[in-house]
Amino acid sequence: MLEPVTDTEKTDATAAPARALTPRHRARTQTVADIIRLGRRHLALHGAAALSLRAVARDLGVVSSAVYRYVESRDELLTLLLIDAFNELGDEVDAAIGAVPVDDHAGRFTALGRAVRTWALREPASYALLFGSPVPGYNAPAERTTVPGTRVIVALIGILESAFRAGRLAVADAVRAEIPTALQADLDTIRAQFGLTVPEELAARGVLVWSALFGAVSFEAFNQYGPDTFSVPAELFDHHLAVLAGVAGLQLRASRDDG
Amino acid sequence: MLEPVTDTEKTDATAAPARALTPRHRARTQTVADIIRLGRRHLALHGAAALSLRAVARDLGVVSSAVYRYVESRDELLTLLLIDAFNELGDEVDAAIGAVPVDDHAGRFTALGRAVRTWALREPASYALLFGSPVPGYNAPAERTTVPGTRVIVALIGILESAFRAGRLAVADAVRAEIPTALQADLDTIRAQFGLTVPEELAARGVLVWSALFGAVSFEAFNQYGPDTFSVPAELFDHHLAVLAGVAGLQLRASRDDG
DNA sequence: TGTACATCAGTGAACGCGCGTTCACTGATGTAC
DNA sequence: TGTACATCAGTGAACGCGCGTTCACTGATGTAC
Repeated sequence: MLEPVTDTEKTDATAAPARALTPRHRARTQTVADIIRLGRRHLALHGAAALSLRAVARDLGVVSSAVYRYVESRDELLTLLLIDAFNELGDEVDAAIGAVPVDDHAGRFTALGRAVRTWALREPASYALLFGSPVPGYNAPAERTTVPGTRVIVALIGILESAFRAGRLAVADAVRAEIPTALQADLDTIRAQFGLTVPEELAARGVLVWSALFGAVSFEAFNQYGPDTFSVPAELFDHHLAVLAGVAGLQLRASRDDG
Repeated sequence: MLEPVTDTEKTDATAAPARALTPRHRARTQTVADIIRLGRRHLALHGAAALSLRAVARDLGVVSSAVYRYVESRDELLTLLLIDAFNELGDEVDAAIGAVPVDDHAGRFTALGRAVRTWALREPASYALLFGSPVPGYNAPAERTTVPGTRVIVALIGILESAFRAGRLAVADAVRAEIPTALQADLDTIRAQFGLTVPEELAARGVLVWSALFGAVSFEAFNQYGPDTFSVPAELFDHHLAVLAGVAGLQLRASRDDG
């Protein structure tokens, strides 16, 4: 499925042949993995706009045209890197959430946020590819990137929805904001799409918390704070997460046990 | 001050000679302005990483080497564009704030947020240069970009501080979060630096609101929401702003008039 | 188990392209006397 | 007001570089009989 697609090939993930894999096939799989790995390294060193098939070929120890056996074009390589990065982030977020009890919704939210930040700071170039400036002239193919690209928000929605169903998600009336009609309709569409029972106000706040989380991570990953402003950025981030949990409507578990 | 700097030149903004400007001097000023304008156009069409002196020279109708009369290098051009964009954003934010009465702190906050969003959506490439992925291999010279680069946060701090002094900035005790020691020290440094009287908790929330605001704008400017998810994105954004005003501790003016 | 053919990985040369930057130069503009 | 010299804008050629992509090819691996 990672080869240049021809008419006679199946393109879905189930296309792997039933018979045992040949050495050649295994070598191909390995080479594709190497290309992605080297591509990510190149990304980290020179940025997405400078990502070059020739450079990857050099690192791979192969003539530049050979890479076309594995990757249709430069854009195809970008797509592979995009999907790979989305999935790595998604895996780490899922693992972090999974390590916290299901009923500790605030804890799961914190785990999600920290996992995003940790990954972003470890892989700033990949993070920039996913959440930074769009790469000029490149359009991600939605049919391949949408599922991996929505894993974090889907996980966040899952946490909030299950907190709501457990009666542990609520907004103080005093701070409730108006929701105009068009937004209301959009939120209803989303709620139907995901089978959500959270009311619109909470859904809207979920979107805010989502974008605010990535705003905080982006500011740190993209060096928007000066170099010396925050000596322990993790403390700032954790504070933000705590406030954002409240914004989302999550009731903290450790400090109070009513509810 | 925009020429390649030589040993004998002054480099500060006050270096303009007292005598009347010669036609040649006026032409030079005009050409520098044209270079910045064309550079921004190139930025919008092809992105920062692809910004090219040769392309600017072509648009200017001049041979590529001629541009070196005005700009020391490609990085210097990037710096000029960065400063120009920061100042345009800063001007528009200041104008938007200035159109709202000084004592309407929440209104000023909303005006600031909307101005940032409006500018970002109108100038997505410049926005990406300022707040998106770092340009690989380029380091902005802090001594020239810090002042224009901090205008928005300085404006935001001004609004929050004056709201606090007017007794209209407060956080409900129920949602107060802990502030660990290192963060506390950092916030105290900032407070001293800007002569702020707002307590640490509110200062920390100011930072959160700042990054959340840009997170919301970035999600929209960088197309993180799907193309059809929100039919009237401005409604979503305004809702976010309203919630964020509450997060910052601002009391709304329209709905309630208690002190 | 052996042979004939098909598939595939990788080579090396070539295409046309754009880039940043330097350099010696010409001719116009500005300045000092 | 006029002349001599200095400054400056812009030219055109050249440097060495990297890029994506195509193409005909060689030799190794896999498959059908």
